[in-house]
Amino acid sequence: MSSDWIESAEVALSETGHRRGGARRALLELLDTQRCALTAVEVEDALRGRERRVSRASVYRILEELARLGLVQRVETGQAMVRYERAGAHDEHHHHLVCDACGVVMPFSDDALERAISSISSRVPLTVSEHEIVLRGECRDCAA
Amino acid sequence: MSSDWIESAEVALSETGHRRGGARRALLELLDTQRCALTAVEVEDALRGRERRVSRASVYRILEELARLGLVQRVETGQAMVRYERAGAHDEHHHHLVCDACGVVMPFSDDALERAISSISSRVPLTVSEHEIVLRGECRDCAA
DNA sequence: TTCCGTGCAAATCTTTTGCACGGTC
DNA sequence: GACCGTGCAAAAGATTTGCACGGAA
Repeated sequence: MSSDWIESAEVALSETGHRRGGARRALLELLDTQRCALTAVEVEDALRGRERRVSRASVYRILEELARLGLVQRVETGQAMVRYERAGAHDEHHHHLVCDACGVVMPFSDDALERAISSISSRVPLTVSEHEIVLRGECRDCAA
Repeated sequence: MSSDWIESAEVALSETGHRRGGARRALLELLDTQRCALTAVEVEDALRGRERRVSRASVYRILEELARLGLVQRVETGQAMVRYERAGAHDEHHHHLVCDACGVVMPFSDDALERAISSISSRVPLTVSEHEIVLRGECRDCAA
């Protein structure tokens, strides 16, 4: 059983001339279950234990291609590694909180923030296709 | 003649037990003149031609220390390299527009956006110390 | 049969670290 | 004189690329 997201990803892939492949399918199934962004290494580790081993090179290649097609979103959390997460429906759109102390990454979303971004997007000298927001600080566990 | 920023940086450095050094001074003078964020390599290149050659290792070490002291801000523009810029007074606070096609980075600022961020910061399970916002898209030159 | 998707290993690029020297305090 | 700041070279870590094979179309 594949979710709507996996299905639409398969359609988008086939429409852009891609053949099917086991590694990419495994990535789609993994990403579909994740709440928040993973690094390439985390993806590799998760797949090793879970569904099917996938080489790191393929993880990077597949994530890059999915990002190019807009199926996953790159997230830069200032931790020296790029993270990737499923690009979901509008109601799943979110941004990230990062704890500088322990590195934990949490999602958040805010309508007023999105309205401000949307308003700005129409006024800058750039055709804005995406935006990324990261708040950094110390999480409750680390502050305790 | 050193600007207010350079002067306050020197004070902060001396208060935290640092001695003076030619490389760091050259970086401060360079960063003070920049409008927007530079990568370590751009800093190195700018210094090579301009004031004084500084080794790349020192560029990284100095930028990292200045960032730790809050004198410069790290900026992640999704271009595989971290950028750094002078952390200025409140009225200089800004964020970044990045063109995915040519890589150009431009600053922008918006009060409504800052208010939204500030409001969010008080409601999330994190003591927020900084935030970073990047809008990506295609700049006018590339769209033309 | 053709060509893409994938694994493996090597390469590349950014950033960090070890060590020695010279300058600051 | 003690110790930090810096350059140089090597190391480390993340990501990309070259190449060959096996599977999808």
